[in-house]
Amino acid sequence: MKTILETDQDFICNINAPCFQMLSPEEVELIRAAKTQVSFRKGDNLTKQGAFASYVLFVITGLAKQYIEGDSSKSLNLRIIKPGEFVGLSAVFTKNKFNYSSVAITDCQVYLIEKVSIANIVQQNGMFGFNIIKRYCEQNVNLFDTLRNMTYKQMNGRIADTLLYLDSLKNQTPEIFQLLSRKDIADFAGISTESAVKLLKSFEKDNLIALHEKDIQLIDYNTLNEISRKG
Amino acid sequence: MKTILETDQDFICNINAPCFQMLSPEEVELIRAAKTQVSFRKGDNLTKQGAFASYVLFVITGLAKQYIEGDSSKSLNLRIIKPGEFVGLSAVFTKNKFNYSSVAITDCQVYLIEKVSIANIVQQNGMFGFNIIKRYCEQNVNLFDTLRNMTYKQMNGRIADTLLYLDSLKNQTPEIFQLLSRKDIADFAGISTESAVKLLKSFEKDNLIALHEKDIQLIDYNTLNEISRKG
DNA sequence: TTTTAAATCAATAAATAAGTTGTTTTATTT
DNA sequence: AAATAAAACAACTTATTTATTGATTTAAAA
Repeated sequence: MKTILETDQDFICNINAPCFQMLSPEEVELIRAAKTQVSFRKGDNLTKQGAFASYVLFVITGLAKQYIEGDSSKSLNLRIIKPGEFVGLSAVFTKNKFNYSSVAITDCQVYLIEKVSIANIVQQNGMFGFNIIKRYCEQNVNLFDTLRNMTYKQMNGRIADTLLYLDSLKNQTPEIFQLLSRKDIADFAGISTESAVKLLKSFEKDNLIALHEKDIQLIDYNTLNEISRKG
Repeated sequence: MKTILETDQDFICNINAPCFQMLSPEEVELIRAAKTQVSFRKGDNLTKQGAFASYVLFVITGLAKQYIEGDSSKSLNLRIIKPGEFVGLSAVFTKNKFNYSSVAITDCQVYLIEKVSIANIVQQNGMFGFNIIKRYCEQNVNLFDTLRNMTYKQMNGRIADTLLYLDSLKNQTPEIFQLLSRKDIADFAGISTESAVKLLKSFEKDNLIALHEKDIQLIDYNTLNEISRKG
């Protein structure tokens, strides 16, 4: 039986993510010592809203869904987490609790990295910090969009927005719609499942989209964008 | 609107668990400051095998299932976690990772308590420490039983053992069997789902148990105990 | 080697969950 | 107060998961 030793090179290649490429060998070593790899099965929670957060998650493979939990069984989906993305960045710098839940929608390989290490490296490596901040901002922009959606738009605009968002993931993840239920889509739009079903049918009748089993193909991007903008 | 302030008394009563009753007011305050309450929905993971553990969980209400994950989708169920029980105690004293997963089988209210606080209190309050150790030992005994089961017993003995264990929870949780699938039961016994189904039917024919929908009633405890002992 | 134990495979039945549709109720806006 | 938007409800269909059974293969023990 061959013993497998993970070299720095392996580690970097393994995670071939731009943000890790800019680390010095010592910094890579630091991360490597502070990280552990965990297999999440489809359906497992990566983070739980309200739980203490002592680490940041970095998704290597697989997809997850980030959401905030309300009363009883209500959820609002925020985004799809893709390989190469971090989860729980805010835990590093501010709160020591996760402020959202996330769940694997396919099996996932994930690095958990202790937050002190991330914080240390950010302090000594400007480019790494820059990258982290950039990601953090992107997530924030998305969050504001969602907030605007929820506050000002009504059903049609929200579902159009959701469809455009999910469709934008199709390059990287063509099967994205197969992984989501109507309830998931409704929870992205912040509307009831029944309303989501009805709107999808109505969009189909208006030739804005085409429904094939679970897959959804966008046809009339212009109109969808307009509906999304107008609300 | 009335502001609700949680007093020490509320906190203690709320968790009416023997082990917290022996704390001094200062210690209660320490725990209270270091804890957060989280609602887990049925199906949510309380702990994930391999993830960093910075806190201990204390189940207030609801039930969960503790299990170890193997390759692909194989699991071995270890125990049912009941209200008043801790999860992740080993994280406090030794490893800084959870060595098992657990998942809510009903909605759960859980306190997460930062492990440094638990460690501090154990050091200054002997009775509390004693209690924690006792719980830890109980879990360990259970673990050895499971190991013995897996190593020496065969199907009949294992499923008899599983049935006796689950039946012992019926006082506190009469609906326990309704909450478990055949796969769950099989995963407690460490056998295939199909074998579990066949054995249950065969036990029923031999008048050892009675199957009503999902519920299982033990009839012949003597024989079941014997089967469990003999293996 | 033979026997036994138990997993795996395959096919089907039963139960549960997801999706769909029309109607009614409840907010919200005008 | 009337009109509109969207949730909630109810009834139903379809899909998926879970449970069951018998047959076959694999592994372990005698």
